[in-house]
Amino acid sequence: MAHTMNEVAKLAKVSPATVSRVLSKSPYISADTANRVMAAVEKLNYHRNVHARRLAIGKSDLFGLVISEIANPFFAEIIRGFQAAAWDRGFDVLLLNTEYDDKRTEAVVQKLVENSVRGVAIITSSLQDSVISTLTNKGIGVVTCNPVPADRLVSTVTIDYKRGLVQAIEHVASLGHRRAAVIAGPQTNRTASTIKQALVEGLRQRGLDPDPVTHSDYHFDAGASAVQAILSAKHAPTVIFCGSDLIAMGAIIALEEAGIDVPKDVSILGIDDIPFSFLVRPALTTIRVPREQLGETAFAALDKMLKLKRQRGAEYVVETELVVRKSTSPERKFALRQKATLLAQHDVET
Amino acid sequence: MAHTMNEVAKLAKVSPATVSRVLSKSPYISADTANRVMAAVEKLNYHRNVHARRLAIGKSDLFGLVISEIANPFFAEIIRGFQAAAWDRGFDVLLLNTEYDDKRTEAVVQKLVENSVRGVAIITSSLQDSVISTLTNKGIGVVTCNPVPADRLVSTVTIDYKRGLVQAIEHVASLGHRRAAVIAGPQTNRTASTIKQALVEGLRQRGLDPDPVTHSDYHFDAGASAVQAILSAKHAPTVIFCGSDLIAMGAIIALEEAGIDVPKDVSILGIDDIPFSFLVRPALTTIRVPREQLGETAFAALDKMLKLKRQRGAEYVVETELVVRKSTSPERKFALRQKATLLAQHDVET
DNA sequence: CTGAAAGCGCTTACAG
DNA sequence: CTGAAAGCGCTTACAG
Repeated sequence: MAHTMNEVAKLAKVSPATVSRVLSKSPYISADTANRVMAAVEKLNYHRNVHARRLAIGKSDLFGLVISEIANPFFAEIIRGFQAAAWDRGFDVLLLNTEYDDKRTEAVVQKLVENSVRGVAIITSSLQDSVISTLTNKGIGVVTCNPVPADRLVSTVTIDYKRGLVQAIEHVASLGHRRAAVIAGPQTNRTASTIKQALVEGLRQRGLDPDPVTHSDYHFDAGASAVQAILSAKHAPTVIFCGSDLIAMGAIIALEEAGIDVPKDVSILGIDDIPFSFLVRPALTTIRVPREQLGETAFAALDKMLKLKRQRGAEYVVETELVVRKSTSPERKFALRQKATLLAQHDVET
Repeated sequence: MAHTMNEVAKLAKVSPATVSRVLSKSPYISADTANRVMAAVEKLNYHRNVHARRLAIGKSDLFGLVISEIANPFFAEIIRGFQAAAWDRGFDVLLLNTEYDDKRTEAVVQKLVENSVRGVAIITSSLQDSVISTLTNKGIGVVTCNPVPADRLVSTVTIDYKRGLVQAIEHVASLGHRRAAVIAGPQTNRTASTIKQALVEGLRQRGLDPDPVTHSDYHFDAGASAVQAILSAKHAPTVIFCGSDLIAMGAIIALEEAGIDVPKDVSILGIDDIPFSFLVRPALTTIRVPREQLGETAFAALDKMLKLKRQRGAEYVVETELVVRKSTSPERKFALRQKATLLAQHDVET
């Protein structure tokens, strides 16, 4: 169906080798020949077959990106950053998601190898660390967000939550809060544990020993039910640190439905700064994870490592940051409301 | 670096052809041979090179999916549905996003052809209808969400907004609203225009002639600023239909900041039911677009069409539906609040 | 600056 | 049930 290089060659009256050279922008091609070839290419609307190309080249122009859930907004900007960086350098991205399914996870590794990707960024802990050596043994570069030591063909890019957490604790302490609680992410999750520890320690050092410290999964409902435990505690906290924005939103809504005023009675902090979290009301103060930058850094790490003679990996870190958001104050709202009501009445009368 | 079929053949003491047959699950292979081959495959941890495979087969096992923005949550579930359907049938997905950039859009078409995808779903209007023939001329099946006539190798899957809009209008009318306004999506957008027209007509028929009818782009800020125009109108509306959930959220927040009580003073309706829209407070009533289903349907349409002898396309429609969400009533909130306050005081005293 | 030829790693009629 | 051989559409030393 589609045209081949041979047809282009015939039309341009050159050899296929020459067509290939023109298309690959090789130097040492006379302008005249190049023009003839390009004319033929355009006339036939010819496109090279990448499969043949990749086979001949011996390696592909593909990089893999492995995430867990495609529909999780946490990953959207990571994909975007990674992909943009790859495209910029003329590479394509093979996006693979495990959906936390074992069969799929296996298939993901297979696809990475089959497609002879040059490198892969693994931004999920649903791939065991053991697959790393499976990949590097085949010469595939790996960058992972898991805390493994850098090695030949292995780099890491991790998220440093400390900075954002410290800022958050300072912020809360300076606001005069005295009683804190924590709703951490799932107990089985490495990142969630790290964050929980850092939070508990940090708060303690500031004299804000958190209580209770509960767990939940990363989802909305869990945030809501964790709030129940907190509400029934002896001393109600005035601030609740949540392990993710979704947990925080669940908590906010559960609190409001219980008649607790957020942030007047209790303040809520999230983590992630997920898309649209700025739309949440009452406003959600959160710790921003620079996801697009994470994606870009992951690609840059791969690209750089693969160009090294020894292909030695390196360790990269992206920093988090507190984002303080304030709702309009109730007083101001009330004043505005009066005015609006007057206006509305006026409307009706005219 | 990676092993080849030849090495496997040697190890298993068979010909490469036999290895290929075993791996492709061809019948007519003795169990004994198959076992020897599989043992060799496992021993070497061998994976076929897909590029060689695709070249030999003459077609790829790839389907394209073209969207505009990877970070737009509207697309996340579409991707998910499409991808799941493709994986189920053993196909891979090449995800391409235009990001509304002309150069990228051009590159997208090129990549589709280069990769000799079997078919492509175009779920964005940033690709001109003219590229459809470019693709079908190369034997690539196309399914688009644009309202083009079905043809050889061309199917459509469109979103029927009518049903959801009619339900929404009924709902609003039955609630006794008398004055409506509309903040439609961008004037240049085909879908937005269709929706606007349907809304205006539908409301008129119900005696709810909307006024004003304004435009905005699909983003949050636009929703907020559009509200200004509405607030300064002579007769304030009691219900505002928004062209998307994001517009609606912008409107809600702008209204609240202006001291207008949503939904007491004015009700807001969105469209899309984007992820997490159920978390918005005050609760957002919206029209659900079945995005995951849209993705699945798009793939199924391609798959079916390509299996037809004549490869004639068909037209598919997915239906929208009103989703009514209610905030906790202010009265109930107040009652709960009293109770919580009492509890809190009790805490402090103990 | 250009061409003839080998080779990339598979698949699949064709023959047996 | 299995093998030898041709071919998929490119690229790239090698030679000129």
